[in-house]
Amino acid sequence: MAAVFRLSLYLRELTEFQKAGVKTVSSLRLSTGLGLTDVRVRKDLAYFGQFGYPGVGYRVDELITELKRILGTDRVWDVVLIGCGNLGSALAAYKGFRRQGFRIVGVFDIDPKKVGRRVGELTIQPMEELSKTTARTGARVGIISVPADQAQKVADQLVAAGIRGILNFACTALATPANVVENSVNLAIRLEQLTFQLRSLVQDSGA
Amino acid sequence: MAAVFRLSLYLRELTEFQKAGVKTVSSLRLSTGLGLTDVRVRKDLAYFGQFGYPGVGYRVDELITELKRILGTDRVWDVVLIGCGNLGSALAAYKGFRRQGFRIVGVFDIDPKKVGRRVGELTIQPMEELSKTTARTGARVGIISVPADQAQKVADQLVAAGIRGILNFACTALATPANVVENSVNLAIRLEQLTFQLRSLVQDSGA
DNA sequence: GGATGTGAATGCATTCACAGCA
DNA sequence: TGCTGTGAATGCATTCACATCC
Repeated sequence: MAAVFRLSLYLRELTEFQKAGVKTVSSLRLSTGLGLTDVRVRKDLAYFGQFGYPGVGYRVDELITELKRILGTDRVWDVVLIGCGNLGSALAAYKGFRRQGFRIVGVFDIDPKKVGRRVGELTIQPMEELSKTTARTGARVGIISVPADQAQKVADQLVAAGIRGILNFACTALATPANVVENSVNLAIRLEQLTFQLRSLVQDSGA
Repeated sequence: MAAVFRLSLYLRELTEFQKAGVKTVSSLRLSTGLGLTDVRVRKDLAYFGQFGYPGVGYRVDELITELKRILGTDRVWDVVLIGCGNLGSALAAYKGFRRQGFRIVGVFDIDPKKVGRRVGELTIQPMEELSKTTARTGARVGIISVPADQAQKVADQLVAAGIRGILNFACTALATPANVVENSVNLAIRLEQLTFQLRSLVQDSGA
């Protein structure tokens, strides 16, 4: 559902309001900073329950709690990360994950030369230890940041190790069982979408 | 439009076919590996023109050329990158961009300690040199990988320097003029969407 | 009055069914 | 027969208009 994505946006915005000491917000106030309409905010929220108070708005603390519960971030999720190249190492160190309740509990690489090296507070493990680590930690989420030609194999290994949600940074589509959730972040494609829009905007080609 | 995103997928898949020496593909064959339907492929392509041959399919080389033209990747786009933390450095070194026709021609950071350090083949420049570099190179695309609280300021500087397309990795919404295209990649949100779906899938919370 | 929540109407994307061409 | 291209039908998301409650 499309609303779920926006729920995350609302949560961010609400956290800002909370920091600023704001106690209640109207749908209008919540929407403007995000470039949305007030109706859309209300429709999105109403879909999941009745959180607002007519004439008053939404209580910030309360709504944050509800949204976290809906999004599943009212608890800490343990995450394993496969592939410690430039991007993988950056993701392992990314503080934004921790801030939203995701804790990376294991980093892995197929390259023996990388095994044993430290990435942040963790030591790179060989792929053979994947199942052991997921079993020990109970991790259910995995991040793939390996080259495209290895991604499917890694995905299979993750699924075999009990991972049920995969965030994929490899530039390829993954085949996964129905009980596994996959979400791809394709960086080059994002730039292509940008240039598509730019073509109809920019006249001078800079040549 | 939603089809544009899939055009990029088709282009990837077609490139694979091309490597394998395949000369023509049907919409069905093009769709299966991507988990789509044949009708969707045909509708998407037909929206931009008549590229197929009834009874035959699509000529791989020809369609690749057309898609690149549509997406604007039939030429090289020069890109500047702002923010050389972990993520920024990884993006600067990311080979996938180069492969799709994006060339990073300048990397910048606000931190004086980072200025002068090398990232791949480039040297980190101070923000003051942004306009000069965009003017010299004709770059029209910028990547923002700075902390959220600095993102808007950087976006303003990019726009002032003539950048017309922004790929934003900061965890915040940007306000940009109408003649500037913005595209946000929010990593933490992607994980949140994953956990939302996982909640209705995973019963044992691993506790 | 000020705000939420929601049925009705609109618009967009996808799927279905099939005409038409090689 | 095999495959593309496309009008018609469906389904989903968004917007509009308004009933309702503090």
